[in-house]
Amino acid sequence: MTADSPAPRQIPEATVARLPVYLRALQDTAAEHKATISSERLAEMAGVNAAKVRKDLSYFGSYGTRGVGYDVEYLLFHIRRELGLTHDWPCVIVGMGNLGQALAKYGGFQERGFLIAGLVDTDPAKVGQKINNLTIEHIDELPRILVDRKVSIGVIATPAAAAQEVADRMVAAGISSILNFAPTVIAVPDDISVRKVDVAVELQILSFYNERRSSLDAAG
Amino acid sequence: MTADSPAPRQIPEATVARLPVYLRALQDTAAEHKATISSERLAEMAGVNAAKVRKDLSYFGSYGTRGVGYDVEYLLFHIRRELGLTHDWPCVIVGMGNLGQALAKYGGFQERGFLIAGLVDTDPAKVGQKINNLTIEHIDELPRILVDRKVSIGVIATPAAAAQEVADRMVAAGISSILNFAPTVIAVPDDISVRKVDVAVELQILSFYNERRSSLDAAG
DNA sequence: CCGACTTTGTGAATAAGTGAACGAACTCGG
DNA sequence: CCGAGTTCGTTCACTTATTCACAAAGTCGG
Repeated sequence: MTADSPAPRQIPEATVARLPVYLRALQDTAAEHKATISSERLAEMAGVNAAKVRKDLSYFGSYGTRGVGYDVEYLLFHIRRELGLTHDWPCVIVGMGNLGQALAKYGGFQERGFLIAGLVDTDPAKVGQKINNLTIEHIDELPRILVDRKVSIGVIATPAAAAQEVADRMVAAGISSILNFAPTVIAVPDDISVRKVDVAVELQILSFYNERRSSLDAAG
Repeated sequence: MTADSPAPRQIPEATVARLPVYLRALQDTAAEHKATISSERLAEMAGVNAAKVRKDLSYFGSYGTRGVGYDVEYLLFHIRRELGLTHDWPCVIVGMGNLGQALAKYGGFQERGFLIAGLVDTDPAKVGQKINNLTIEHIDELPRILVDRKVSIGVIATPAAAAQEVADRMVAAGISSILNFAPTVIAVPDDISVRKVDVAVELQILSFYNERRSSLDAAG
């Protein structure tokens, strides 16, 4: 058992979701050649409360110095380590429509350690085409691609109708995480992490608050 | 004052964020010509707990029938109304790089009532180009575009460095909601709604859990 | 009309997340 | 070395969100 580990270290989900934001803020700070940063300033850059920053960081240990703040480089190192960004993560993108192509062309992934290791589609017309030095392969190759290229993150950029089947094939091939851009909820086993990005959902949430505001204005 | 309104009707944020997911599930259900749906089934489709579905829906009134479930069309109507989807929402996209272009070409917006009413960039080389019948305009035109075309939602698809300035200009021009794709946190007045979509952040969150899993496997 | 069954709506318990507040630990000028 | 000032780490009260559990309200076959 792992009963008497050094510390419990169960990190709250909300904290995990903020780490990448802190990371970005710290990178900007490092770029300005500042050696230390206060929780106050980091909070401002990340758009959150200072106490929250301190609490979030404290889950990983005491990396700050009272009266001084946090050493930027030291903190960068630890957050990168916690996020598993000390090595590259090969990804495969399934679905080479508008979105899939845009993702494949977008340089921001590689920069941040997410190496696009494969592009996949079902359409025979697309298979064989090249995007950024990568050749689009048929989805039947998925198992081989995952194993050979040590891919652990799968990106679904297909239409909604195809998403579940793609997810199933990814799971069968041994993926461990999925980023789902298809506008539908996919079901996967408990031990697979899934995150969803859905632009229409975000717009509809904005629409809700917009609508509320308008009717309040009208009533008030 | 609005002290004695019919009901409090302060909808929890978490509930609002789920409404679009229910909406999508209900649309699929309607497409299968099913007249009613149980909270159980809707929960399954939306990937949540059935009690949560019922509580979420109950904030808007009692739209279900015990022993039967929810009338699909009736519920669709009410959710659409709550989300403000009874009319179109003109949007403007600022930043015509890879992502901005992909968004402009993507048909999913229009389908869902988010009409792309303007495309904007700073680059003189891009201004004047056409994408899907829309001509890219210069960002200085933003105030005119917003007013003339009744735009209330602004989409930021610029690099991080430009995002805050674009947000400021949108706010100055009277935008009420912003969807931010730039990988940075933007500051806006309290009465402006902002949502953020950041692919790299999502990947880093997946990376965190992947890393955890690996080290647990190694240790266990 | 009745009794078995289904499914909602909601009160109450639990869990998760937030933020104010403050003691502890550090720096720095003199 | 000391006292003033800064900033972290953490406790505690509070808010928000989730889930359970069950009475109430409906259906349906006979």
